[in-house]
Amino acid sequence: MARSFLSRPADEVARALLGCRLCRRLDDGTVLSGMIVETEAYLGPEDQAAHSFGGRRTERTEPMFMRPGTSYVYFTYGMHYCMNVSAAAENVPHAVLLRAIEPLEGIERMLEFRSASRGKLVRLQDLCNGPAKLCQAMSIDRGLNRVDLCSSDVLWLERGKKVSDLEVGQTPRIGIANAGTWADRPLRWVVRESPWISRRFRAQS
DNA sequence: AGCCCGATGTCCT
DNA sequence: GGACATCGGGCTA
Repeated sequence: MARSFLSRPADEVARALLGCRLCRRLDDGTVLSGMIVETEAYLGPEDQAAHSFGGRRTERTEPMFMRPGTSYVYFTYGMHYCMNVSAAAENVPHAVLLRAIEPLEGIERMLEFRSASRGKLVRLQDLCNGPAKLCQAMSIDRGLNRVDLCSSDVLWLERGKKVSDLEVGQTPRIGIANAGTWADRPLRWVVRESPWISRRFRAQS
């Protein structure tokens, strides 16, 4: 994916990434991939829900300040990873959280990664329908933080199929109740009818 | 379908 | 010391 595609505000990039593919090459050469069907935009310094709110710049948040297309993988709740794509411009800490993908290639391996911890087969529907689930399925952890997704052959993005506005739904973001007025902003994008998103889309009243 | 809760490490006050 | 961009299991309906 060209860096120019990601060199836009995170809300534009979040919408544009629907239909694109997230790809991963394992050490043994196996390729895993999935189509992005759910994203959230985090709009940098002004966004109370963003790790970079107020321009907070630390070791952890640094990837969001790096050039567009840099991966930001963070560890949360003591056991999970979540993956973002930095957007906008260098030194402008926007990011797009990848919340769900439709598994395409390497599904057997994804099932192994997801099932390994519990010794119980994970349902296909539950393979990648959440930000930490897709990281576990794709074997994405802190070792893949700060990767340049525009040039890496280990983790990268590809332009995929066009998703029309009619197929797209927007809702508030998940799990950020403590973000003041920003909690209500519709900064989550989903492919409405996709069975692969983390929670069923419901039109807002 | 919901609600509750425990697991568990890291970041920031 | 509290919060956390989560998940899965267990419960009540």
